[in-house]
Amino acid sequence: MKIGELAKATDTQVETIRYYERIGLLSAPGRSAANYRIYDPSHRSRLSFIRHSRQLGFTIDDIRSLLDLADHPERDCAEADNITTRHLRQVEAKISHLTRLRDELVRVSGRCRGGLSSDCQVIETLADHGHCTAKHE
Amino acid sequence: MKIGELAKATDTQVETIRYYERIGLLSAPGRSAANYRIYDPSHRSRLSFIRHSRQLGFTIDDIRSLLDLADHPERDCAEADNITTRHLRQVEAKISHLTRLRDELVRVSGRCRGGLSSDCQVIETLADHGHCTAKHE
DNA sequence: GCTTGACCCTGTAGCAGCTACAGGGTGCAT
DNA sequence: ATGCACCCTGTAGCTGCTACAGGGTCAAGC
Repeated sequence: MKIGELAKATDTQVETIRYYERIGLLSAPGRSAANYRIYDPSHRSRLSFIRHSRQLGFTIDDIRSLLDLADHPERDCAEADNITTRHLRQVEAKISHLTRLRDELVRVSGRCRGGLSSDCQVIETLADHGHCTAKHE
Repeated sequence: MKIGELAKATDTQVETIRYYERIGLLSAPGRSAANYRIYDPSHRSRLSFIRHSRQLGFTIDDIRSLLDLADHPERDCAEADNITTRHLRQVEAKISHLTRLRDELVRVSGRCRGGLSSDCQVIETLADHGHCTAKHE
């Protein structure tokens, strides 16, 4: 299949596929006489794997390791679990950070009573960190 | 004060301060005879405002608008509230996205029973989107 | 008076993960 | 023959910094 078909089949942008090839995540396929990339089903499943992993938020580097494991069936599966668990911890950390952020934003935006920006409590709060309940970084 | 002192006072990196000046977020201060940047208290409070807003996750563009409002006390405060509310919605969307991600990751990593990567359910799941409970983008 | 070290300067390149051109070639239908 | 959709390469841009390289300045200590 040509790159556009692969793109449609995997819900990926054409440019993204070429990008994955450039960084060595997806192996270079054969070429047609007109120098068009021609992909086979193995490319398709590999790209699906990559896209799925990206949707789950894995980094490109993580995906490299995961693909490597998938290519070596004799290796220990624990490695895959390590990557997943580490990633899960990071996602959880992000959630808790954003939750604190959200609480602070609710507090800040609740202060707006309309009127002139000279009296704006939102702007006031941003100017003076002392108005905050919690520390946030 | 010199840039290093301002950096310490506002818990900002020196390079970040120069970056803010370069992108026009922080106005260029005067210079000493040796061409050193010399800041006054107004720069300090402006930078505090910026840093505080960044900690709350506002984009540089949002901060530009917020600073603009702070500079024009006769303008309507509603604009500041709009920016804050919009940002709050985005944070909430991010939280719910990450929460769905987390649930899926818990499900995926729970499948690992150790053993060879050829039997790895983690890798299996990544390869086949059909294993997922929910759709995730 | 000379060196050492901490600070300051400019300018540029890098990070992640794409995305968006510009400027060109190919293939098929009308 | 011409139009259009697709393909190619190469490079620059996005966000918000961060990290150099390669140089100047200044005060303290010997």
